[in-house]
Amino acid sequence: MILKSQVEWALHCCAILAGLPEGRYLSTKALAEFHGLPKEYLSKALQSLSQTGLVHTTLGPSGGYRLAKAPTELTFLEIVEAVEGKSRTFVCTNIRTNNPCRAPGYCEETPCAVARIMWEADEAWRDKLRSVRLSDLIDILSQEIPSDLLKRSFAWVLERAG
Amino acid sequence: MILKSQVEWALHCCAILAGLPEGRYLSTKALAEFHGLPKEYLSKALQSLSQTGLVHTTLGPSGGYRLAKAPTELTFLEIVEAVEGKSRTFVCTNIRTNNPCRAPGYCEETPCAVARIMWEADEAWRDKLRSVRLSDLIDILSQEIPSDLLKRSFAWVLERAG
DNA sequence: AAAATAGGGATATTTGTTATCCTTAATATG
DNA sequence: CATATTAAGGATAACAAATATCCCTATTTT
Repeated sequence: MILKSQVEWALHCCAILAGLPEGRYLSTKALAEFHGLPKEYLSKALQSLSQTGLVHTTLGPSGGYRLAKAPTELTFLEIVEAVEGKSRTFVCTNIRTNNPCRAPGYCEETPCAVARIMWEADEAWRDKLRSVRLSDLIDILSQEIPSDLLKRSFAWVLERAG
Repeated sequence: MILKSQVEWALHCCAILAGLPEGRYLSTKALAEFHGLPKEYLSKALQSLSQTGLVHTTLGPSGGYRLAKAPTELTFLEIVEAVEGKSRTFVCTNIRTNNPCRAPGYCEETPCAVARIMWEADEAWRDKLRSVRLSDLIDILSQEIPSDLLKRSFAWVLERAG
């Protein structure tokens, strides 16, 4: 069970978009080049962000993407779910109904206990991702990345931001 | 990102094995029939449980599986990881190293901040699964399943347990 | 008018999951 | 001792999902 690589891409792209000055946009081309990713396929991940309303887009030269809200209001969970979907990792196929001892018409009211427990674990995962904001990531990166690299990266992005 | 169906199978099988009297074994054939699962493929899941030492096996007629330890000492995490593996759901491909602004020889000491956060969420998922014991599931099932169905199921298993 | 962009459909390619089949070694039972 | 039954595991096939790539369209800036 492995998350799509697009999840990693989307998170890194949002981190870059968070540094974009108000009202400016960054293209798929620039984001793909900066991260060394296949442009066409990265585009699909960005489309997912767009479809869920996490980013705004604009067309034409100087077009591209910008965040639809402040990094303090954007959680990891939103970004992850935009790309990966909202479905649970545990799928209950209700194999308890195959029990040969069951009365033919019998039907349970509650979901299977196994499923409920597994879903609680899923919820714990979600809770953690919901508790982390994009701004938290930006804070960490600002501290960890050498300031000269940070400066050069900002400049690189600004040169290409429409 | 969806867990293998074998995870569901392994959890339900362990629940059945937990009800087995001391020293007796239940075969793949019986477990497959009880849950309505493909015997040969279920066998692979049971082999995973065996390889990680969660169950004991014995050969020959009246052979099969039994739990290697008490249900109070067996966690959901152990069962899930036996089948699904212990690897993280988020794989960091270190795309930060593709940043065109980096100095050629530059190398980070710490794992990527994005990965660290995603791994914390994985850990929250694991923590939850580690906190639930197989005996907790048994307790819930004993309450929820109608006592006559429970009784018939026990009898069905005992008839086939070697 | 021209160039660049996002969006999206169609289609491979690769990998992982699901499943089946068959052989081997071990063991209980008659 | 002979037979039937079992787990273990290797080989392989069918199927689904992830990972791309290509191309066309509508929009927008220059």
